[in-house]
Amino acid sequence: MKVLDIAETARRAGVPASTLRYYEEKGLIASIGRRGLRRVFDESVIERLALIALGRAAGFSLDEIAMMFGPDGRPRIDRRMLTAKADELDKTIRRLSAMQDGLRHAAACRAPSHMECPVFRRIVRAAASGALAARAPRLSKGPKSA
Amino acid sequence: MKVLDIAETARRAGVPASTLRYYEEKGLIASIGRRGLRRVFDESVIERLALIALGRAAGFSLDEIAMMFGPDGRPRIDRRMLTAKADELDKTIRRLSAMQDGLRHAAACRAPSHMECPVFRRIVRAAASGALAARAPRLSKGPKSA
DNA sequence: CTGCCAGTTCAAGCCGACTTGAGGTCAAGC
DNA sequence: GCTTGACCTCAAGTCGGCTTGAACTGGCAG
Repeated sequence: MKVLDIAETARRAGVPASTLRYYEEKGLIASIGRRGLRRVFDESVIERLALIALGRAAGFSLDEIAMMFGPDGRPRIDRRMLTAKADELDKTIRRLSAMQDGLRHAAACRAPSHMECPVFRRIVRAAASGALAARAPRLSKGPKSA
Repeated sequence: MKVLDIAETARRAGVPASTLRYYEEKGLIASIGRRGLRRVFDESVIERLALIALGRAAGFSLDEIAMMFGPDGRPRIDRRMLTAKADELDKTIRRLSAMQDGLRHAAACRAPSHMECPVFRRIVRAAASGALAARAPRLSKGPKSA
């Protein structure tokens, strides 16, 4: 049951210390105490942070992730929730695939201007109708691996 | 060359009038004049708004979209830009697909707790390593079709 | 002529996930 | 004992894409 200071925790989890303080404030993680002013974390916080990272990658908000831990602190992950998120991802993937096809066609298309390309015009119409509007992944900036 | 007031434009484009003012302020669209205080748009703004919606759906920022229109006002879409965005989408799709597989497995897994499931533990580790961290689609809320 | 109300401007607010900065504390090394 | 600097708190800022609210204008119906 090794204990970690915030710097070590940050290093091992690959997130800035400021993020750890923020997560603690939000109730996503907890320190096991203080040494003077300084937070002391149990090593198990690393796994917890990994779970949080996974949740984020799957597109869950921090609030949603917070609800996935029981008051006891152990993960209490609803399988239906996972399925629901998988279904949501499926929709997003289809949408992005459609966009991707459209973009590739437009990039390869020989029409003198894009608006003269029937395929391009078709996807423009689809976008205008809202069919391509997104709902999904508000994912963060980039790799945070230390 | 029909002219439209802002309400009609908003209705036909499926966006709120406030968005049209915002887009105008950003230089994404232009009104052809005023009738009193009131903006008057040319009908062609509808197609332009459709292009903007497409760009948004593809994951371009408003600033990026703005650069796709020449000073003359006609779309000047770089094919390499489209390809680049398609490649980016491809990466996102792969990432989301991996997540989706992981979620479905975790949902179906028979292990008593998720952390005892090898597959789940594997994707947790992947998330912790940053391998699943996103960079891509900060897309908006939902269908805006009027 | 007058009142209505859609339209206008400008500044400020919102959302989520953090980051940043100023100013304060305290454990450890010399 | 004193300095150092990692850590602390709390408030405010950031980013993008809009929305909202208050205060105002002016074309048109009656």
